[in-house]
Amino acid sequence: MTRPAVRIVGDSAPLRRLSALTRLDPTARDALAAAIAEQRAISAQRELIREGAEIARPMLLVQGWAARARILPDGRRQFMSFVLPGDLIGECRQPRPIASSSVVTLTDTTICTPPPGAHFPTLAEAYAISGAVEEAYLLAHITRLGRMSAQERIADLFLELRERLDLAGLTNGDTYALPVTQETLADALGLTSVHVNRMLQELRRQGDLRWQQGQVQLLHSDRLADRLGRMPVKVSAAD
Amino acid sequence: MTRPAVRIVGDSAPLRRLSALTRLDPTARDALAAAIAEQRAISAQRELIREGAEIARPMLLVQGWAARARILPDGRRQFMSFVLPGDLIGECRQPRPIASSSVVTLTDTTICTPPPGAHFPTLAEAYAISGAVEEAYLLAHITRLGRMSAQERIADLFLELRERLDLAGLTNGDTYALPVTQETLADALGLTSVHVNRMLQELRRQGDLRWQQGQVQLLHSDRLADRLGRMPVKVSAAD
DNA sequence: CGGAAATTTGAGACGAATCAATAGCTGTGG
DNA sequence: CCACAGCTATTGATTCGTCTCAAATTTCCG
Repeated sequence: MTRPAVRIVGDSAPLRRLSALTRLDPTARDALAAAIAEQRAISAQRELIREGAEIARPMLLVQGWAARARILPDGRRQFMSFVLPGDLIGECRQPRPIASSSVVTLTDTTICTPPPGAHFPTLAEAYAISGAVEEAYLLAHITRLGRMSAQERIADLFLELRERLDLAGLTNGDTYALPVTQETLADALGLTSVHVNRMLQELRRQGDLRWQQGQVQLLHSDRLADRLGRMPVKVSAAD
Repeated sequence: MTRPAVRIVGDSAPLRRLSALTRLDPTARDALAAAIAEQRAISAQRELIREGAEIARPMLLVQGWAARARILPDGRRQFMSFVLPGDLIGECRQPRPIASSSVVTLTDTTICTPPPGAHFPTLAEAYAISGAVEEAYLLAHITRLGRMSAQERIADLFLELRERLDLAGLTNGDTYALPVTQETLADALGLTSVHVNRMLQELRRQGDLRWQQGQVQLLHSDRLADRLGRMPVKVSAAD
């Protein structure tokens, strides 16, 4: 008896990511796989969660990209973080949580409902670690926006995305798919799309970066990481 | 038998803040009061937690101000958030947590060890809500840094501080103590101290702000909040 | 193939940084 | 009580990075 053919290419992103965060027991893995099997499609530019509304139930992003966003009264937009495959949305400890930001899909996506942590202890731990990792990335984003130049912000974000996508099994060496527009990057990095464009060109000219057909390649990621003081995010000594 | 005289002036900041976040039962309040009674003094400019180190045990800030900080290789500094009386430091769900940022005292402070949430369910809930509130403020900070002008950043931060200090009973109407230098504000807001100084003057000239003898007064906070699209932070529908 | 979206380019304006100097304040020791 | 050191706040002149506005070009997609 062989496993189904589809499994040969590897587990889905959420399964890879959450097992990488902590060791999942077989029960948890099965529950997770079952939940993922129930995934449903959501098209791009949909609002998954509205800021200020009560979060009905948490979600788990299976495929595609989303972002946490806030809009100012005059229309300025800020993306606070990218939500990548395997990331949880609205997983909270407290009862009846209110969303502190909107979450919008950036691409066509599929999502599912994560198995309740209360029933699967190792999953609960994975959710906890996932939350801590997410907070670490928020801190990194604050440092980017507060103290880095435009070019550094882009390089630093690209390094972060590589690190995160790698955990979900979505990189190929130093190359990964970046399915967003320069305008979206600008709204994440606190810049204008015009300036993002110019700085991307400079990074390419310097030989640090390639970005063709939606695939990003980081040429000297070690050197970049050094210069920016980036350390791989680690939130638990138990790993 | 009357309560000790010192209680007449009101509860300590942590007690006020955590009871405001959720209803604490008497057992929890007593445990918290006992913990606070054990507070110890820490002078200014001390590192309470070092980034990358394992967090031995959580702390609760009783008096004074601290900040979460990150330093870039070339010395640029970013404060990611201010830690105010009643705020928790290093309260995490996962075992053996690694600090994702340093925490440094900005003033002389006193801290204590919070009672373990596992023993006091209502305290556990307060910690959970506190964590969610903290994340909401991180998101607000990202928006400030990414999409607001220098003047807006200052005004928005001052409004946030008022909101947070108010919860801990540390405001007096629209006035509160702000025990930090302009340099510190600059490192929080991603600006230089020179520019912070100029923008503060402009806010004063416009009649939006007073800041004398360490006391900040916000003159038109409603108008400011409107302009900046600020909403009071709320993370649970159960309040 | 056509039209919309995304990227690229250019010129000029503006906000914030930088560099440097001065003034005020606070505590300290002679 | 004054002199001094060391912060902190303030001011000025200039530079630099990023934004703004506008237009052209390329890419994507139906």
